Amino acid sequence: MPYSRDTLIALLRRHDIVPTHQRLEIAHVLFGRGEHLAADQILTLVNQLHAETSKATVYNTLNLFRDRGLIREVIVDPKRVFYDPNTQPHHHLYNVDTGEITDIDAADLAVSGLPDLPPGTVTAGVDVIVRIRAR
Amino acid sequence: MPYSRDTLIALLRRHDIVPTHQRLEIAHVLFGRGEHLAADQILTLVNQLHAETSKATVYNTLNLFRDRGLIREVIVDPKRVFYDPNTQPHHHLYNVDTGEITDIDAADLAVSGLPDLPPGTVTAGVDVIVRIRAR
DNA sequence: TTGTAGATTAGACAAAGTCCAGTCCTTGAC
DNA sequence: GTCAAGGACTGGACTTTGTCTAATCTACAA
Repeated sequence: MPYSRDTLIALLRRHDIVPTHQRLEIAHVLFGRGEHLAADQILTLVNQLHAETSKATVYNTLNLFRDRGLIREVIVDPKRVFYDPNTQPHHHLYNVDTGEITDIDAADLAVSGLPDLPPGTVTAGVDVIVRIRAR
Repeated sequence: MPYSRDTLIALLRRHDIVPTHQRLEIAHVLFGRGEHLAADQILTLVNQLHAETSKATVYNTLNLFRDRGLIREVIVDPKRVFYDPNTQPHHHLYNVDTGEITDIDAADLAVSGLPDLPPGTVTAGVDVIVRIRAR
């Protein structure tokens, strides 16, 4: 278990986030599982033992974590955003039948031939999504 | 103007779609402009002269066109789906500040190192999204 | 102890999209 | 051209995801 309570507190502090109880619970779910989770799944998981975190806080916290670079949004399903605790450069395999999301290491997958960007713009990120389905 | 009424009728028929008035209007907006449009933009455009197409029909039709391979969904903005009349293999440049979407020809941009797929699955598509923002 | 800035909350709200049951239209047979 | 029938269209209710607001709570420095 790589994420003790103290590790999580340090992680939040390093990103200038006050480590409140709710934020630690949410971080615990995200980093403890290392999975791609949607907001409502996080809300459910966090309140599994004791209902102590509201929907608004889950959304506030996820947006905060994302703005501070702690987690990343994964936009593959028009119905909901998934949050990815892995902020290393990587891409995604998305099973459109099951909704399952798997990481693809950026070292394995290369993208070449990126176009010239319009003047005054810079790259914010390159996302590759490999959509797969049952044969 | 590459898409006359008859061309559009032929296009729909070729995809086994009965060419109704509403479907032709929607196809006209999509293929005539060649832009990436969201459902509510299409609804507005289609009803600009005469209000004769309902929201339900726009959604039904877009889903039908997508299922029949006439258009493609572009999932880059968690708020709404964009529809792309270009079904040739290509990728997208997405300006997160303006919401503007631009095509990148698949011949220019190459992806190498695709991972092995889980058994029993096949690739449904590879989407590359280059997110850009104002400097 | 207390003031205050920031965090949390319930619940109202908004927007995108789906569903339903009734009505209308297109087409193929004649 | 007429007509029947299956498919298409519609308004409006509904669902879901996410945001907002105003009130309350909490932690901590002084």
